[in-house]
Amino acid sequence: MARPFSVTEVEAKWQARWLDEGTYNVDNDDTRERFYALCMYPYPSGSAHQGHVRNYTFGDLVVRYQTMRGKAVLSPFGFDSFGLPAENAAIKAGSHPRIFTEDRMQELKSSVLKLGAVYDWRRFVYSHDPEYMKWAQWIFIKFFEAGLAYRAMAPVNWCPGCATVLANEQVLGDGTCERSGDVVERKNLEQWFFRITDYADELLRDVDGLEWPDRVKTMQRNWIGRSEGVEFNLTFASDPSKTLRVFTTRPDTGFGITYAVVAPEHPLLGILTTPEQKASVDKLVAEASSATEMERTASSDAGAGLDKRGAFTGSYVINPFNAEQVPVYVADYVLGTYGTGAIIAVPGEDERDYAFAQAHGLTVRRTVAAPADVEGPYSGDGPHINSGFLDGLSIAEAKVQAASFLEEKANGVRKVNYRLRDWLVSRQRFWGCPIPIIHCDNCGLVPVPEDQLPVVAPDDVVMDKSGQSPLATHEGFRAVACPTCGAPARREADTMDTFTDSSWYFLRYTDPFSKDKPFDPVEAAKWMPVDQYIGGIEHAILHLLYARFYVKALVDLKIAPGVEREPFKRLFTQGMIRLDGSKMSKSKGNLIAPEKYYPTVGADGLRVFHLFVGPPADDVDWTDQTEEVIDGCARFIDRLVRLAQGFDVTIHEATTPEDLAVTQAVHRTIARVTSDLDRWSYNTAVAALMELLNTLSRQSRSDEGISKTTLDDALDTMLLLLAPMAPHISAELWEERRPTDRSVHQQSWPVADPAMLVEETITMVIQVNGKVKTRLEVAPGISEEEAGRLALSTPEVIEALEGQPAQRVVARPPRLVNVVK
RNA sequence: GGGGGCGUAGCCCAAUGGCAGAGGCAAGGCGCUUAAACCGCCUCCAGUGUGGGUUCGAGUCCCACCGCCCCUACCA
Repeated sequence: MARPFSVTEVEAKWQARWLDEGTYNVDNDDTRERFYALCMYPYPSGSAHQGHVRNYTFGDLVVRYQTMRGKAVLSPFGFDSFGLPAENAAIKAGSHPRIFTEDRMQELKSSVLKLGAVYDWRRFVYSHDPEYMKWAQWIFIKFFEAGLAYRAMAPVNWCPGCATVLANEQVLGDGTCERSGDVVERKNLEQWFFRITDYADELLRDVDGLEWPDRVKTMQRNWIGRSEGVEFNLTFASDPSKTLRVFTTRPDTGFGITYAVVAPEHPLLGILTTPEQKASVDKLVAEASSATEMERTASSDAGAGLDKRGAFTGSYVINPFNAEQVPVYVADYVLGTYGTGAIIAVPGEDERDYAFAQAHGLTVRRTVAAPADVEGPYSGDGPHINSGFLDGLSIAEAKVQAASFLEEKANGVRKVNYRLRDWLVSRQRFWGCPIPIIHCDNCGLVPVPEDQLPVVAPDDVVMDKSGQSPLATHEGFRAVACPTCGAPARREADTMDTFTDSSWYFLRYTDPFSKDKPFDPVEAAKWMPVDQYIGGIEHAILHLLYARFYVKALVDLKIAPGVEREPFKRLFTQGMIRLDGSKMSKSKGNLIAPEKYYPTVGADGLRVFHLFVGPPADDVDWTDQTEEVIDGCARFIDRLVRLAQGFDVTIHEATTPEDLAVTQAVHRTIARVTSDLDRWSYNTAVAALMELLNTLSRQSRSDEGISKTTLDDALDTMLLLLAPMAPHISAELWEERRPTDRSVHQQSWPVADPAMLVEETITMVIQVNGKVKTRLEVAPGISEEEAGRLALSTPEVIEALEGQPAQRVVARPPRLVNVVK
């Protein structure tokens, strides 16, 4: 489309100026009120896609808007530059992941610059920068020394394609790897963990105080999964000296226990299993341990509907409530990693137990009276039955009694369990931050001394397809003298989960200049917490949870004393871009590259589109009409340009009532746009500016015209309001109009004059029974009585009342009166 | 199975319990033009997924259902 100005020239000019002048650099001794705006740490995936554009458009708007509001705004940028895609690509291409990664960092950085997004580039941080790695490793060592990092054998998810261990959350619902799509297997390996469960309670509690979308808060709570219950012993029927420890949240259903179940990996399984049952138990265990997530979930939808596979162990335990002997089963629906790895089964009240009981012909006994129409398990409330001393009690009452009973009789203890597990942080990969630990036969696990940090992976590695991490087999890297005793020792070959890098980068941004510490806690405390964090919903659980944990741990370890314990005060999650119903993403190959728009509609046009297309939190459907909408946004800019350049404008001398109306519209727009930007209603903010431009343009082109002052003031205000949205053209037009003045971006945000917001008369709607009958022009300050009186005196109301007195008059002056007949 | 979101004009979306239309796209007409594009002006188009409820008043709040989307999933 033909544009009335050179888009590429204007945009390049201003981008260069912001970069060269460091317009958005902010110093730590700045005395203005502080504001920390941050978009989530991006993985360098190459040139930006529309999701990035959307993200950085919102982020940049916040930065520029808050700057105009007089704040010292911290706007940093960096890259989450470690990670599997680079490593896989390097293996494929036979090159080094660094080369691949840095190319893509350049690309994404240049895309972001072309969008006109502004940052303090002096604070640039990237994960594979040795300076950053040094402190990442230093923090790891502090965690290790504090007992927050530990090693343990763990049944882990093994992806054969990636030849690495995956975190649970990297395994998709269908049991495949989120990266490679391979079917994930289970293996027992020694791994590094962070003790995030120490913070489970605080992580859960603090969710309440966050200004985050409710659904993200709910997701965090569900992920942590707190449940209160009782842990107690079941005595072996064959040997009263042996017990099986179980956990339940429903001790009140104890009289309904008809069997018990242990997980396939339960340590007592061996002694529980009788010789006659050994074959079938072994078979079940073998199936369960080789079972992939895929096989476990493939048979049906999920949850209680799954096949309840299991085997009788041959042993019995005694139900402490009624002294009955009940059989012990092994089944893979009981998890070894949760609770005690063993449960009581109450098929009358639990869906999963019920399904298992049905499948294995076990007794079902209700302990809570269920409504007549309930046939299967009933988990609702009701009086207890068949339950001895609990009969007649509600669930809540019975829980208390039963827990006390178990405390007395069965070594019971009230306990809180969490679904949250410790964070498995080791990865058998090359392209990550090496774990700074040395394995010494004499001294055990020895941290790498601080003066030898960072541990950097050697460059002379062979990136081949063997699946082995190049670090594991690199003798030059692994062979090292023990820092404590000097004996030959081995360096740890695992690297850290990249979620560790994104768990403290925002702290480094506050003070990336420190050479002798990860960041200055005083500077960090001044900037933190992040005032506005912006990112995708896909990070709603893990990244946010891990970062919250890191900050709490760093504060407790006195590395970040004085820093707020919650890092992200306000979170905004943007909607995703979808094409033909599915998410627009590189992996799906359905990208619409932003690059094609820069020479035509420009970054400004594309930004206005992303702001205008719909509520920022909603998904965007990229349809056949989208191109036309984008053109429409560029057209809006063009109309403004032509008006600013005086095209087709008629100027008159005196100030007329029409001029006043225009000025009032300008001030109403200031109020609207300001409140819209504050509440993330960017689509309506753009609409308000379009509306103002329509008003202004119509008046300027009309025969009577507009006064120069009115037009100038209106245009100046428009440019100020538009500056955070379309920063290039706003700056350019501002400069054309006020060449000696400071840039529009260094101006103060306009404030609406209250006098200009007052309307002389207001249209008051007169309703009868909620139906509009007529409208009156009234003074804004009209009283309730006066409004009601006026309404009752209108011919329309008199006619509608048909001579009857009004039953009621609801007056809401000055907007509305409703007469109830 | 659990949790959350969304259904308003041909389409994208506004309306913060008070006149259903702010803005845009598309369509049609007129003007400008040798002509077209651009540009300008004008017009057309819904009673808010369905059924109840609360209220003087419901697109908005509550309940149920229908449709679509997202997250989560054997956590005892």
